[in-house]
Amino acid sequence: MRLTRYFLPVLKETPAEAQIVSHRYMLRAGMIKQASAGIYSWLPLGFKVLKKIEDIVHEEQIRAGHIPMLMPTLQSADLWRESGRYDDYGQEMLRITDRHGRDMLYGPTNEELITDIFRANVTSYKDLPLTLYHIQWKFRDEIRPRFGVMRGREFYMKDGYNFDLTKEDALHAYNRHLVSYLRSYERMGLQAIPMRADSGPIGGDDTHEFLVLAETGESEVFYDSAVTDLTFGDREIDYDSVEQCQAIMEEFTTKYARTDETHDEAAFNEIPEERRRVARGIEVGQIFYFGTKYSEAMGASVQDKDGNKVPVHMGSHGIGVSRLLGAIIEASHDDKGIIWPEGVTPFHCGIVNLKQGDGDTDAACEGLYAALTKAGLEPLYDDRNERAGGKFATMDLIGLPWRITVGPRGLKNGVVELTSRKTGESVELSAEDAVARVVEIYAGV
RNA sequence: CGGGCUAUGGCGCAGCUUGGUAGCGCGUCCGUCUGGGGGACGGAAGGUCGUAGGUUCGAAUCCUGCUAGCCCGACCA
Repeated sequence: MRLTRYFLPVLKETPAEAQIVSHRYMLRAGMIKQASAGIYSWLPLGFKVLKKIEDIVHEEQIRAGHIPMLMPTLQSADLWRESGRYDDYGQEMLRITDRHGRDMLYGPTNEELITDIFRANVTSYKDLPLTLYHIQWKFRDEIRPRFGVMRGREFYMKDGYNFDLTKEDALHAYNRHLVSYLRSYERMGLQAIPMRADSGPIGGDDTHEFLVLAETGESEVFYDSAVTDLTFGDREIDYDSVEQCQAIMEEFTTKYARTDETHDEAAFNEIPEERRRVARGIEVGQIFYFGTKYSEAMGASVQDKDGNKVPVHMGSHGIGVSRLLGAIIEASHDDKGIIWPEGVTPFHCGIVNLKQGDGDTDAACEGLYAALTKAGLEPLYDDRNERAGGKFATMDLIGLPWRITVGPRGLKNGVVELTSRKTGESVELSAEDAVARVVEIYAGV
């Protein structure tokens, strides 16, 4: 993309409404614009990152054997009366009346809808196990939205639901989700620690929240510092293997890591003192096993081998897709702007032309642009007639991980400059080598 | 929902106390000079001062209602 043809309304000054760094940078980098309290338009740059995150979530869910679908944002209140949650949810649920006077609601979650689909179409144990998920906009009418997309009222979320014949099968589904979530976050450049949590209004027995450590986190967290040494890496995983998923779940959840809701001071104090950590975290996902709570209330059952009608065991699992943008920025930025991890960056590489209109530099930039594009990468070429300072400041703000700087001075010696946004380190090399280097970097992402 | 605050051009702000017909910086547009970290000079466009009403010869400014937004708390992914 050429910057002169793109829509990137960056701001030099910080809008007054933004308090935390991710919100400030998202506004300044032209990623979002507030439409009303807690509701945002996603401008092209923000939309691009949102889609990258969504793509990773989809890929990892499909890899784990889960099936994508899409349910509506507006739901009938009747289903929620059936589950008993229409009254439980309170003011946080946005209630709407249609022209016929029917009670509707903008869904804050989808347990009722998915259970309705399930019970209408699944009747036999042979159809199990089944895990369906979707990524859709949700709405929770927060009393006080704040922190930009981190705590908006409208938010984009992956939510999935597993249906299993037995508790054992359902726990395997739970473990699959834990593993697939670990992989997803790691691809986004995040360390999200699974912590034993409280099940809240969804209810249930087992639940883990995934938290990204950040000073601006909403939750106080207590953990054994050994958990931050764990990484999933590129290990092979067979999602059909109950033992393997179980082993990974245990590996990542045995060491002490809890939010303040479930914190146990005595257990915490058993950790060697030098490994005890108290910090803050941003919740970016949660998985639940809740047994037959919804299936019993809503009649979601199947016939087992003996012809008996039994309620299915269920779980649900969510990833806050839109919230993740905020979390990633909170975890990865400096005083100049965002630093995107390579897995979610809106463009792979920036190209800065230091002397727009100069025949040689223009030609060199065009060459780089064409070569990177041909290699399957998406460069952002700053071809504006701006001075160097302005171009650098924009690139730093929007946080592309790599920048190729092209100027007459370097070209005289046959080199361009490749700079890491994260470390600030630059190397001079030929244009061909710069392209090769960037291609190599992204080959592993 | 309790407490506090704000609303003036795309963004950040001043002007309000003491009413007299709106200003600054950034950004935008045009031109010239520039050209490796938000450059300089010259010109220009852009505002029913959130909204409704009141006081007054006259309201951005004083008074009242309403709306929207922000902060702290409680709540929440």
